[in-house]
Amino acid sequence: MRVSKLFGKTIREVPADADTISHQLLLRAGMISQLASGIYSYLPLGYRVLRKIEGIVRDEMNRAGGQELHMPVLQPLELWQQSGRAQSMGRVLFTLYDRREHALALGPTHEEVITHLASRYVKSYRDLPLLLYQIQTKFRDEPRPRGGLIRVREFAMKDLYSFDTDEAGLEISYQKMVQAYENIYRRCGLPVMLVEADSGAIGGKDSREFMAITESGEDEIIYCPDCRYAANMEKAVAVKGQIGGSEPLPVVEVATPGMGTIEEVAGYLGIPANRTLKAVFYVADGALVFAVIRGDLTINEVKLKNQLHATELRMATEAEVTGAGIVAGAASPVGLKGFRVVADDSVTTGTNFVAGANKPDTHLKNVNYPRDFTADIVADIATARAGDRCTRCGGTLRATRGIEVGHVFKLGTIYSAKFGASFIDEKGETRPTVMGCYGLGLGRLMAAVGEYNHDEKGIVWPLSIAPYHVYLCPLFREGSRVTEVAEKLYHELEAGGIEVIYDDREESAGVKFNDADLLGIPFRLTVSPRTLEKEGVELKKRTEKDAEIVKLTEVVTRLRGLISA
RNA sequence: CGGGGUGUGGCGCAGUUGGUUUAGCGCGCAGCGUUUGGGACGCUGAGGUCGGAGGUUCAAAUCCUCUCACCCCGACCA
Repeated sequence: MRVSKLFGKTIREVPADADTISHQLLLRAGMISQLASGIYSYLPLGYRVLRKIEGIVRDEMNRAGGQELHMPVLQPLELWQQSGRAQSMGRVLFTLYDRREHALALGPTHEEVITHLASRYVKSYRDLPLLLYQIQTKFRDEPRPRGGLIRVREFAMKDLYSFDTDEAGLEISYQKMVQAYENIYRRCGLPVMLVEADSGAIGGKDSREFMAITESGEDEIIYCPDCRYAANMEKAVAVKGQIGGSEPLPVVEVATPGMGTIEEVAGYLGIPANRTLKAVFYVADGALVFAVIRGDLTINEVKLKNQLHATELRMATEAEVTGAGIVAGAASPVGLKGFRVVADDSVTTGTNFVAGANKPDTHLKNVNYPRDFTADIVADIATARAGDRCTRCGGTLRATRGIEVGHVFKLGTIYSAKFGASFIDEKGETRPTVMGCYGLGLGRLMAAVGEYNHDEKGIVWPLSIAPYHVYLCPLFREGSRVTEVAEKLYHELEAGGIEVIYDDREESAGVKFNDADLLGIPFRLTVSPRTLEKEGVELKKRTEKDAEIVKLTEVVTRLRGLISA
């Protein structure tokens, strides 16, 4: 490819709208172009990177035994109503109407379609196990697209679905996918952390995410450096400890004038926050819910939502709280009636807490569970924090941020049961297939590589996914043989199977070098009068500062060696 | 959806406080010439409904109202 003919231009200045590194660099390199919020074009260079990633993904899926197919983007909305996700996905689902006023959805994922498909063709245990996948465009009307390619509304995703006869089979398929994913990230030069993830209210047993660790990541991860426990913040657990071992004392009312928050009450009474109980109000699917947790902890809304099996959860408004007869600032689980109470298990592992009295400026001392109050649900609904103890080994947990670049998920029979995807086993019994699903966003992976692998000059693409292997850079000089030699070399390199981008522009050295760096091409070849004195070209790696002179006659062989290594 | 911010040639910005003359600057783009090892220089030139609609006024990029788009922070996901 000649730079003079390449569609897309590099730009010097950072576009004002981009503040994520990968976004800035991809834009500057002329690899992507935004059309609307969360909707991008891939220009030729960017598309080459995307397709190389796609190639690696396809290769690993095939190696793992996957069969590639292609499902429709356009899907009857009924299918989504049948699974119940028309509701639970909410407005993320793009919907439209055909000329007969028939509702259709643009596929955000394909569990419904694939299960429907499997129900037609899988009939016997002899048809299983089965790994089916596709690489295809998904549509999700995200509430907030962000970070360039990191979170978009239209994107290429590889989604694989596994079908097995039983849990043991699913485990094998699942492990195959975990292994395949690890291969993919390694081949793309991206280190990842496999973390436990929330599987949502819909169920499913085991859900893990592959996280690329970077500051610009959207997710917070809690991990233990000692035992390698790692989990998404929304799922992470930590030791809460036993508070107070004393015998329960009788409840006493105390005046707490003007004290509303936990800090104020604890400070006023001269006790630590972990000797108090905190009450928080939520509205879950329209119903008021009362959540209680030890004062020093905070509620994890994802955990709470799962405990309630709610599809929508939000904090209650002040009006809703007072309307229910609750005194804000002195809310109490004691004597509470009329709504569901969810208590964090921390309230059961302590005695003589201070809680609200549900009277203005008044709190209760020596509140004990279950003597003074009970809950409909007692479970872990607390947020784990860095510095907490690990529940597995007692080590100290740490926090970091990451980009979710893949998700593997044991679905079980949720979909197969709903869509009648069953088979007849060896004994002649009909059973639903046991499913798993495995998603990987291609553009997101591309962005994550950029976040991880760049310097002040540009993204440093690993050879495996770089748009071209070699940047051929003649330094123009009238009357010299630079151009002649470069043209010849260009053809020789191409003939030798090397992907080369040839900067045939009459630009100054600085411009060309900076563009070579910005595009992140792994090898740069410079041809100039200086190198021709030695009948050679200069070879420089993008990752290294120093260069070497290679004889003209040896360049192609040398590069082939480097590229196949 | 809540909170914050920005819309002025392809890109980055100034001009808006305090109304009015041909709306500027840098980069990029086109032409000519001089240059050529880390973003060269000179001259010439093209390119703008000032996001949109309505209003106030002798006069609006600038003031008022409405609206749209995009970005960032939060609740969701590959």
